[in-house]
Parts: sequence; structure tokens; C-alpha cells
Amino acid sequence: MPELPEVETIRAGLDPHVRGAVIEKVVARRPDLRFALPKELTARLEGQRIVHLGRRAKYLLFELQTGATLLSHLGMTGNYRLEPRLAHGSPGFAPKKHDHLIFELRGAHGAFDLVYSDPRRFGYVDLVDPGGQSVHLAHLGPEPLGNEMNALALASAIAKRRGPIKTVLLDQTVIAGLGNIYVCEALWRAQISPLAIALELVRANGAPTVRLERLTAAIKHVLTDALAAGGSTLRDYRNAEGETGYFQHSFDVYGREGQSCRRQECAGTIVRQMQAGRSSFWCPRCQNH
DNA sequence: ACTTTGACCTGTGCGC
DNA sequence: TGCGCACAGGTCAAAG
Repeated sequence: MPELPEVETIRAGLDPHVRGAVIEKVVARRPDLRFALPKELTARLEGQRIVHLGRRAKYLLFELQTGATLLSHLGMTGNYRLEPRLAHGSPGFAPKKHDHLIFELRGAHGAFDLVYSDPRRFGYVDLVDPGGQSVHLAHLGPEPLGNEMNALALASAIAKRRGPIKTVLLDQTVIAGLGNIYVCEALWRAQISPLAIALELVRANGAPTVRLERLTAAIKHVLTDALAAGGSTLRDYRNAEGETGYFQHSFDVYGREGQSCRRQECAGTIVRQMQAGRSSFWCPRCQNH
């Protein structure tokens, strides 16, 4: 489900609610998500205060007062929502089929529940000790919207990659946070074919080409635009307030197979093509520069 | 060493 | 209405 703009939208929506709240109780309604839950997860969280909700790539990072971090990846269909806590019984609502984790929190304005729901269970959580480094974060590439992300950095990251640029950009060790939608959209904006061999976008002497400059700018712009729209909702994505994103209405290629290219002066038709098991959407007419 | 495929899960929509 | 299949925002281990 969620790529960087969706995860960041969830983070921004939840942070004001969970910041400073104490985890009174954790209910794990099954022993595993994608992986087995961390040992003693509930005991290690109960009584802890959340000081900040952060994000790295597609991971949510609940930073606890002890210095420990609860890391959460949403997989394809993971989501968080807030529920009021009723006076008696806990949790104070009827959990739905795919509500797997329930965090009973107490904040400055009272008690409420933070519910993690994930139908496909591709998501997972991990608990990182104070001062520890998570194995999940260790090999991630740069944040696409960070200062460290530029054409030169991208050039060195893909300089030895012989695979198609579409697939390479989905590799989170190259750049962290892009998924299928935003890679397709960024390549369209940069007028680069998803089939282009990654290393061929880098000039022989290693300096970034015009195409990599365009690609870097396109990645930043599409993510920024998506963030401003609260992310994209295809099926079930909702922000912390239960609202859909609306960037899906601004897609230029994703899901637009058979429709006409939106670029001025281009009479092309969007095609869908499988690459490494994922659908790529692109315009063969204008994505060739 | 690098790239592609299949697997992990459940749900939905479409053609027959 | 029901059935089977394709496909879905992601990643990982296995196979090529």
C-alpha cells in the first residue's frame, strides 16, 4: 500500500496524537505479522512513553523515552487508525478481522486506542534497543527528499547496475521510499523509459547526465506533489483521520493503460508492461529521452 | 555478483 | 450466482 508519501502522511497525522502518550497496554491478537512479533513485545512496551513519531523511508519509528524504538513497516495493506477508548473494557471497540495490534494509549487529553490493521500481513514491527541499530534500516539508500539525494548520488548508486531503471529504483538500497506508483510517475515526468538500462543513464566518466538530473528532479517533484495531496488511495489507504489521499487523481501514467498520454504535444498511448513481476505504466512515445 | 522469479497473504474485480 | 484467474501500494529467499 504505502510508499513514502503515504507513510509520511500517516506519520504527520498520528504524531500530534501519540507524542507524549504512554502505552498503557498492548494487545497482540495474533503471534505474527509477516514475521513473528518480537519477543516480549507487549511487556517491553507497556508503561513506556512515546516521545516522537519519526519516519525513515517507508518505516514508521515510534521513539520511546527509554531510547528504544518501535519500528513499523506497513507492507502492502498495513494501516493505523485511532479509536476512542470506552470507559469499561479494553479495547473499547469491537476489533475488526484484520486488526492485529492494539496500543492502548493515554495522552494529555485522555485515553484512546491506536489500532494496526493489515489484511495481507506483509507488514511487520520490530523493537530496537536504546542505542541499537535496526537491521531493517542499516542498508537503506538516501531519503529521496533529503539533501544527500542528488544526481551525483544517484549516479554512483546505479553506476554498476545493468538492470532496467524501473527495477533499480524500486531497490531500497539505491533510494529509499519509492514504490511502484511513484517510480512510474517519476520516469514519465523525466521522459525516461522504464526499460532503460540503469548504468547507461550515467555518463562514462561518472558525471551525471542531463537525464539523471531530470530524473532526480522528477522524483523529488512527484513525491512533493503527492505529499501535498495527502498521498494516493487506490483501495484502502487512509490517513490517521480516516481520510483518503487524492494524488491518485493526478496520476499521469499509473493505472492509465490504453489512455492517451497527458504530455502536451504527445499523441502516445499509455501501455502496461510487467517488469520483475510488477506492472510498469509508461508512454513509449515520449519516454525515450 | 547481479537479476529475475516465486512466495508470502487476503481481497476484489472481471470474464465465462 | 459461482468459479477461476489476474492483479494489488512490498520485500525476501531461492533460483537462474
